[in-house]
Amino acid sequence: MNTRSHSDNDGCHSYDPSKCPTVSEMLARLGDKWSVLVIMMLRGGPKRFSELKREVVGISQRMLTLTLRALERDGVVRRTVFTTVPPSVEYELTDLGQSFAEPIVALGSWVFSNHTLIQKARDEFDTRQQDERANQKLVRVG
Amino acid sequence: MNTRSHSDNDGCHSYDPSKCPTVSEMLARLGDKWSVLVIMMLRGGPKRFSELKREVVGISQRMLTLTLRALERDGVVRRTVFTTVPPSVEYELTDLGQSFAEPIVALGSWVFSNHTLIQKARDEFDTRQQDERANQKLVRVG
DNA sequence: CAGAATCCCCCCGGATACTG
DNA sequence: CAGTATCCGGGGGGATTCTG
Repeated sequence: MNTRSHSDNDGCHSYDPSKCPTVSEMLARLGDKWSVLVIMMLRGGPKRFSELKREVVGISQRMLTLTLRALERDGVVRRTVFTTVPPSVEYELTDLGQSFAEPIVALGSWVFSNHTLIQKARDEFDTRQQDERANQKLVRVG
Repeated sequence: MNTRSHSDNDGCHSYDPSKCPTVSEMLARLGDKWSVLVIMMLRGGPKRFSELKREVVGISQRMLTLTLRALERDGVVRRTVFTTVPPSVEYELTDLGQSFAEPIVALGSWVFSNHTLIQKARDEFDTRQQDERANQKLVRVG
């Protein structure tokens, strides 16, 4: 049962993520904010821990460690330890990771090339919201 | 300053998400687990709140509401209220949402078609981990 | 340098109850 | 039906300290 990683009766014959807890969970895991950013940074080739920490702005060393471990566990990142002094560790995308990087990059590219539209939509939504609240108050007072 | 939604000096000329907090944040927001699943479900056309709640298995009505609001704010989902009795509300992808659905589907499809490999990698990683821990204990005892 | 471990706070998100 | 409002526990994740 453990060998059959994906049960036949979990409603996942057709591609329906909502009925497929396995895929949903993996999507949530791999689609994680830090994971995406780390994958991005590793596209250019192997990088050391400290490099990643420097380049993935805002990540704590704790989260970087946890993220890399999870990615390693998922088989998309390979961890190589060099027993030098001081020690150094390299992280790189596996073949699986390389192929995974493609949709990730596609997603990132989309957001990048549409962030202006998104921001505009947000601004409009927020001001619209403001107006509605203002009207509400007028009604209550009136 | 508010009109210039994306500052020129935040290091985002080239596509480097790690130096681009705006894109990072949007990626984290839109790449959210529930958002991805909801987007998936809306690809087929407009759906009502209760339909979505039924189909996106495991989501609470609270999270569905919050997710839909956020997606609406980001401009990828349009909300239409029908003042019938009982009232009904329809959600559908905007043009922006339609184009966003493409990379999302690509991501989902990748995970779907690779979930077996991922699961295998996880199993191997876990058993490897187990072995290491076992050795550690032997060393301590020995 | 590359982590592991610990503490601790915040907020995500579920459960429940109430409205139009 | 499609929400909002409130309460609340668990865990995500930061800051700090300690090792090999």
